[in-house]
Parts: sequence; C-alpha cells; structure tokens
Amino acid sequence: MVIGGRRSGRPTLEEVAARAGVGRGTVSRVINGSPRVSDHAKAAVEAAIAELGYVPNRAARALAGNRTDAIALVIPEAETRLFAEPYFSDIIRGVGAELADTDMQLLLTLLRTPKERQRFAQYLTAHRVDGVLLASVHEDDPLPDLLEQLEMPTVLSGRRSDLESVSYVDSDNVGGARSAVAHLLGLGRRSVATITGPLDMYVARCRLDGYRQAVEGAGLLHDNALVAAGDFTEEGGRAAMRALLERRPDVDAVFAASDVMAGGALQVLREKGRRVPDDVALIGFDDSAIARHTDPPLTSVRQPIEEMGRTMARVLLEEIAASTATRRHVVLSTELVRRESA
Amino acid sequence: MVIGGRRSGRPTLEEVAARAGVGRGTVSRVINGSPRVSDHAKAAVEAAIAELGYVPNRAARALAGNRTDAIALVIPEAETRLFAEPYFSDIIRGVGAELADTDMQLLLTLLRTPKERQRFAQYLTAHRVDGVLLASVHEDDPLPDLLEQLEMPTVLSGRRSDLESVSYVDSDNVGGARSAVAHLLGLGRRSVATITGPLDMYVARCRLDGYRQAVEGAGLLHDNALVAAGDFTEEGGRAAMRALLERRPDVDAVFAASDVMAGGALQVLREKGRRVPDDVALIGFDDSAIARHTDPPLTSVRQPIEEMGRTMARVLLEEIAASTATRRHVVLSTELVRRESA
DNA sequence: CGATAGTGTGGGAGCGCTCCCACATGTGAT
DNA sequence: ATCACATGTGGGAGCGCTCCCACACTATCG
Repeated sequence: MVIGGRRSGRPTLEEVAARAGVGRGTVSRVINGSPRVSDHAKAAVEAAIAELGYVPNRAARALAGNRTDAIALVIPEAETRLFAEPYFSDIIRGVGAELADTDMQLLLTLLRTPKERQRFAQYLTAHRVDGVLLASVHEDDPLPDLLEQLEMPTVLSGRRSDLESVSYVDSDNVGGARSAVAHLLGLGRRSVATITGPLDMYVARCRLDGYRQAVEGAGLLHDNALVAAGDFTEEGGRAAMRALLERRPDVDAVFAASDVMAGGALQVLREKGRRVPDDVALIGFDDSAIARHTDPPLTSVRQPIEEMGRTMARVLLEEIAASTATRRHVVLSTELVRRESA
Repeated sequence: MVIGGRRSGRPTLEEVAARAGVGRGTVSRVINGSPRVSDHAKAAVEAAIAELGYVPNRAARALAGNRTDAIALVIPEAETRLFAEPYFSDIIRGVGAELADTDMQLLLTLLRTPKERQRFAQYLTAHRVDGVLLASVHEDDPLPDLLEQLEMPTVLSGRRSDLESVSYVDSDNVGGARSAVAHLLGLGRRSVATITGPLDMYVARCRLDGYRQAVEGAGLLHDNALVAAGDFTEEGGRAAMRALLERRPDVDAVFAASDVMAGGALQVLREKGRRVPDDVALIGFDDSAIARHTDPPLTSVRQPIEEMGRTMARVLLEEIAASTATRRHVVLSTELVRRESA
C-alpha cells in the first residue's frame, strides 16, 4: 500500500492520465467501468492507478456527478431506546455486509427530536444522500411520504400497513405467529391465549392475525378473553398475563408477540404457581438474547434480521441504479426455534 | 420549510448572493461564521438564505475546502459479533447526540475482513473523513498507529495499554472491579474468585487488577486458583465457573468481568446446586440487559457508556478543530448497581 | 469506392463551493 | 493635509472530478 507520496496531496485523475499516456476521459471511463475502452488503454490506466496508489476524490465525484455515493440508515426517535436490541445491530450488520463490496458509504442517522427530524429533512432536500434505509416505522410516520415526495430511493424495514407503497423488507409475521400457535395446538393445548403488541402497530396486528388464523384453522372458536393487549414491554407482558389468568384460569398456552413480553408473562406465571411448560406452554417472538436466558429458555419465532438488512441494502442499491422509480416488497420467512418453554 | 423550487436544482450560493445583493464571498463568510461581515450584510444574507431555503452543497464544500465534515465510527472485526451488546448502541447514541448540533456526518464502518480493513485504509489515505472514532481496540491492533501516522484525528473507546498515546475515552475499569470485589468482601465472603476476560485485552487486565487490589487491600492472600480465564462469552463463563468449582469448591463469591460471563457462571452454579447469592454471591460487569433478566438479577458494575460516546465525539471535534495535534485521555467513573445476586 | 455506421479517444466546460488577493472605505495619529 | 492601518467587500482562480461534444480511426455495405 502506498501512503503519502510526492507533492502535497494525493494523486489526481489527471496525474494518472499523464502517467498512463492517455486523456482524462479515458481514465474516468476505466474507473467507472465503461465498456468503451480498449484493452490496451485499460491496462495502461490500471497500471498507473496501482503505481500511484490513486484513490478517486469522493467530493469531486459527488460534485461533478451530482450524487453522493452515500446512503443513510435512519433510526427514528421511538427506536433509539430499543437500539440495544439485537434487531438494529443485526440490521446494521446485514446492511454493512452488503455494502462492503460497494463504495457506498453508510451514514448513521439517529432521529430523536423534532429538531433533528427537521434537520434531516434538510439533508434530504440538499441531496446529501443517494438513498435512505428507514429502520422500523410507525403507522403514522410521515417520513416515508416525504421521502417519496422527494423521489428519494427508500427502503423500509417493516411496513406501515398492507397498503405500504414505499419499498420494504419485512419478515413473515403472520406466518411466524401462525406456526407458533400451531405448535402449541399440536402439543394438545386447547386454551391458547395471546399477548399482543400495541395494536396501532402493523407488526402487532400481523402477529395477532397469525394467531387467529391458527386457532380458527384448528376449528376452535376464537375467544376474545384469550387475547390480551400488551405494548412490547416487560411490564405490559406481566399485566397482560395477569389479565389472562383472571379471565381464563384454564389457559394452557400463551403466544406472546415478543420475547420481552413473554419474559414478563413468565414472571407472573411463576408467581401464580403455574409451571412452564407443564401447566402453561409459552412461546415468544424475536428469538432475542432474553429467550436464551429465561428459565426455562423460551421457544421463540426467529426473524432473519441480518438477512433483512442485506436485502434492504440490495433493494436500495437497485432502486438507486434504476432510472425509473420501482417499488419492491420483500417478505422473508421466519422460523420457530424450539426450547423448553413449549 | 421550502422543498424544491424554481429551476431544476437547489439554490446555490451564487443565487443567494444575487438575492441579497452582495458578493459570493460575503455569503460564504456569513455561512461560515466569519466575524468580518457587517451586521447589515449579514442580515440581508440570512434573509436570502431563509427565503430560498438554501442549504450548502456538501460536496462542493468538501472539494473546495479540503475537508469532509464527516467522521467515521469504526467497529473492528472482533466486535461485530458483540455488536448487539448495549455497549455499541450506547456509544453510538452518545456520539449521535453530541453530533446532532453539528453538521458533522457520522459514517458507520464495520471492519470484518482484512479486505475491508484494507479498503478502509484507502478511505483514510483518500481523506474521506475528518476524524475517526475507534470503538474498542485490541492490544495488537495496528489501526491506531496507522491513523496516527496519517495524522488523522482519532479517539479510541478504551485503550490498548497504559502507554496509549492516541486520544481515548475509557471507563475506570480498575476502580469498578475494585468496588465490586470490595462489596463482596464487605458481605463477609472470603473465597472471592474472578472470571477474567481474555488477558490480551487491556480492559480485561484492568478488571483483574481491580480484583487483585481489592483482595490484597483486604489483607487476603491472592490465590491463583481463584482466577479463571474467560473470553467474554457465555460459554467461556461456564467453563471458567466449572474450573473454579473444581479447583476451589469452597468459593463463596465470584466477580465476573462481564455480565455475559456472569450469566454463564450462573447457569453452572445452578447446575451444581449452588444457590445464588446464598452459597455464592455473583457480580457482573456492564450492567447490560442480561443483568436484569437473570434469576436472580445480577449485581453489576455500570459504565457510563453513552457519556463515553458523547465525550469521544467532543474530544474528536476538538482535535479536528485544533491546529496542533493534541492528545486527550479521559477516564470516566463507574458505579455498582446492586441487585439480588450479591 | 464512397457513404454509413460504429468504436475509441482527448479535452473543454462546468459542478458549487472556499481561499485569498485586490480594493474601497473608515478611523485616528502625525 | 498626509500617512498608516484596520475593516468590509467583490470576484478570480481553482479544488478533482463527470459529462459530453468533437474528432480520428476503423469496419461494413451497396
């Protein structure tokens, strides 16, 4: 590796051209992989690049080419709290992996305050990124619409509703929930309850739908007393579990829409003297670290989150490359990870 | 907020100048906060900027000014696995918070493969960032030295050794460990063991030092049989705990150098029928989510990680702004969070 | 053999800034 | 009045690229 060199600055395209004995245009074409270059010229340029240790100046490229070679990964306000969850790091790792072979830069943008959102809107209008990855959106989030309006290539992780128009990559929440509940039913449980997430979140409704489909598919009657609303927090899981035991003391299985809530439910079940899984079987969602650390370890539905991140990046790059606006909706399948709680 | 506008592109500095009835130079001076501008001109320019919704073109600035207004947060290979740990997300949140009021961009760089490291070295020589934050370095990591050689402003989280020359922000690992072990001793425990991290990591050695200081400070003999090497993984914690029980069945307290390892140790203790904290008191390090979810919940040493992130960003910005190379070493104090395991 | 179409190539223009020189104007000392 | 110096200002030059036009040179055809 060549570090530093003659002169004050790094070599420029022009210097490469001089060394290779060609014009600026030809060097540019080689760098950008244009097919309209003779093998001979290409070889000479590549040699010159290697000799000089030339690396293109990003800013100059961006200025001349009216692009930035950078994409933003945006983590909205509500999520910065949950940032520690494996969800985001796995997304980031997936995105990073996919981008590693590109020379696309990844900008991390945390949007906590309205002021920061405002500032980010400026970023966008100032065309400081070529595209945006939006990690986890709420139903009423206007950001995707702003992005669409600005014709900024965008990919969401998850979606706001069935009608989501912006490109997204989501996991099969309905199917995951369905398979979890089917598993409980297959164990012979007949009073299968669910603890839902906040129902103003699409993901929570999907998981509830999956629960319903499985229950009804087994020819059982859907009983609203078996559905308790949680909010994806541990305390919410505890409250929901208490309510369920109150309403239906005969409950023999619970599907919680997140591991955190399942953890809360587990505490209450133990308090109330119910054995897991003997008296009550329990399944969570996310297959997070918590699932491995509860006693007993939680059976849980795993989402392929890193894969989601990779896919998001891939879809975004395609969207940036495409001349016409395309929308892609990708749903990745989930997998039931069996442990001792069910 | 003005979105879009007349013409094809966003307004330029020149247009702002025309509108304000001044020259390009004056607008530039206003934007960059130069004191050499009359109040009158300044007001006119600011009005024009607001009316046009002008946002400076970053690429043009970078090209003309020979800087990037971007810093890289680098997460080296070994750590991408641990990325889910609150450590990194807290660092990121802190950095993000500190940068929010700046117009410095945060680039996330995961360095997994040697190839990616190589590529990153090119980034650096190509001057694509103004500074680098390096999250968690290993003792033999050459990256800090490369950065120093390139005169790239750099701040580490943690340090490689006592002699670290590059700027860093670290937490008081020695003091944290010491207080944890002192707490165990204060409980009347006399056979206090420790599960260390990998001893080629400075942070692991610091925590071991703290352990030693506390033990010796209490007038006890240091027994090597009470020291088991782990590797910051759960499995490592399990193995170390098994070794400890084998060597010193009389062990009545354990200080693990991370919560993850403490979690592993806890499993083994339960397997072997030891009650926590009755038979064996246990303390972890990091105060991570795991600590709250084990049974019993772990007493643990908390580091002010988000604060570390904030400080890192602050120090880096100062270093970038400073004309001369400065080195700053900041050590933040830790706190023992008491739960039921000790 | 000229016309027509491809290929490869050089280099001008220009992207939107910052830097800095030159100059205008103002102020106080001589 | 003259000089010295600070203060404010306009605009040329140039950062390192990409885009694209113009041109040279080939092939292919009737």
